[in-house]
Amino acid sequence: MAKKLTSREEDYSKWYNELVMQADLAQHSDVKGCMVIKPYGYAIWENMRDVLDKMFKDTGHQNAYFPLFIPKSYMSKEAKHVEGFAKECAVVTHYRLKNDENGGVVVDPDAKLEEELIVRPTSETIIWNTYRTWIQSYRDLPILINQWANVVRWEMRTRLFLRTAEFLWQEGHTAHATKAEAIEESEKMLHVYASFAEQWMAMPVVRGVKSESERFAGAEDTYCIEALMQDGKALQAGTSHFLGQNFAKAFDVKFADKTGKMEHVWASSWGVSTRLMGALIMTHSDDEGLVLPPKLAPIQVVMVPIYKNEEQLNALSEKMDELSAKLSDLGIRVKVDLDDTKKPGWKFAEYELKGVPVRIAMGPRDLENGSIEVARRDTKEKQGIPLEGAANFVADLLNKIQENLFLRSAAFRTEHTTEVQDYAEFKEVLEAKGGFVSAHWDGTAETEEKIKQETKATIRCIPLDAKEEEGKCIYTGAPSNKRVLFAKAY
RNA sequence: CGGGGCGUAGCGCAGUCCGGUUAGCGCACCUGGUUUGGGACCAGGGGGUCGCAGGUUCGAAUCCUGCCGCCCCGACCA
Repeated sequence: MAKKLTSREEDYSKWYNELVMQADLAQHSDVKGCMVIKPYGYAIWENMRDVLDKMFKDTGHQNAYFPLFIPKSYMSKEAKHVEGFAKECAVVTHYRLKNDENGGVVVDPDAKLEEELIVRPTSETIIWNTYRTWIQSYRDLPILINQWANVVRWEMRTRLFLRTAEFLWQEGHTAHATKAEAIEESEKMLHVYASFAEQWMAMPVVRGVKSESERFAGAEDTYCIEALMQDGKALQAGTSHFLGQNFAKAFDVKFADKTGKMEHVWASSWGVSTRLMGALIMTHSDDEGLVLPPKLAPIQVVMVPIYKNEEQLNALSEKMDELSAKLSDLGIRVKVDLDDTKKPGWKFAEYELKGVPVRIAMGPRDLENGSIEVARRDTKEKQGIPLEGAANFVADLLNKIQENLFLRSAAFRTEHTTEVQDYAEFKEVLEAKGGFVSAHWDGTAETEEKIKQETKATIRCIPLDAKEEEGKCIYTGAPSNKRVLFAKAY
């Protein structure tokens, strides 16, 4: 019986949900809005995490860990911050249960907390409250810290990986002596995210800055990377914030500069989450299942034997182990699937569903000819090649697949990025084609809001590389000097 | 919070309108055998508080009342 996915064309949203569950990446948990990340999904996340962690360390950051719980009062110290997060905070009010007469448990009313604790939706407040005790002098700066953690945002509507009530992420929190340095840091990390997305996830992104209304609660500027999904909707894949002195002022974090003058510290924060999993899935996958870029695939090459009897299996197994060892020596993650309870056809379909980039099949014919069959997941092409030299061929093929996935999604994005001159055209493109729509905007939140109300499209970002260009706002006709990117977004 | 849908075996579902033997099907699972170049086949087998609580009835998965939970679409958001 074939597991058949709903096609993307038929129902993109359904396709995504089925894919996540059938490829064994995650499932809904018993708790509303929360997911269980299954081993195969978690393995992909671990790969992402490891690469990012190294990139952070290579740029001078260290890991640390701060509490899950934040005293309620901290949340209100930065006005915009509380406004942004208050509506989605989980609150801990008690610290103990007790048995009730029916054999169950109830919250012990005597165990009420003096001050409620917020389950962190992000850690700026608790971290800045801590930084106060770390920083006295310019000599204590900069502080370049990253934390891997889970956070909770009580979203009304959730989707596996894209928006869950609890999610895994990393959050960098840095403290600097000067404004320029803090800005430089937030821009630097944006570029770290962008190169991760492009070089590892094979996902092209637009680097930009958010408009005021899309800005992080408490930031002076929010930089972001925006990716385009196959259904023409944009996905914010990572953000990096220049926080100015907002949190330093809210938590009274000052340092003595070289002249002995006390000054508030400048800050940045930046994060990516398990949402990147959603981005990865939606960027490359097809109606047959997941398509993973080789650099992040838990299994890069799978080998499937085809045999009629035990002698054949033994002979194949020997050859496959040899090839497997050669591939491992080249640093390739390879699996030899000798499971006798599943037929080759089943395995082919299964590994396609799971997005394994390269499949090698080897049967009696190959034993005779000294050959193997190599199939690539991205194009579904199959070819026979000599066993001799196969390891290098496969290593090379993995690179080609990685490159092809990037080029393919880059071409899709180019195809789905449209410059428009007026509002009629804007609406038409949005409706008929979707994708990024590049248009002039008068720079006001009112216009942005009206366009959002009328079309559901928001300003994804003002691209960092937007060229100076005289134009008129598509909505109000007011002068504008650069184009911004609009899209319907996740 | 508005609209829709669903809750029956590990998963996916039928049965509910119109109450009536022992609650059924597909996949998965177990045993044996034949198979293996694109999701094999045959035979046998195990597995159920029908979401929860009340009620009506000789009898409830099915009717009534209340509750709970989840999913999808929208508003909100990374």
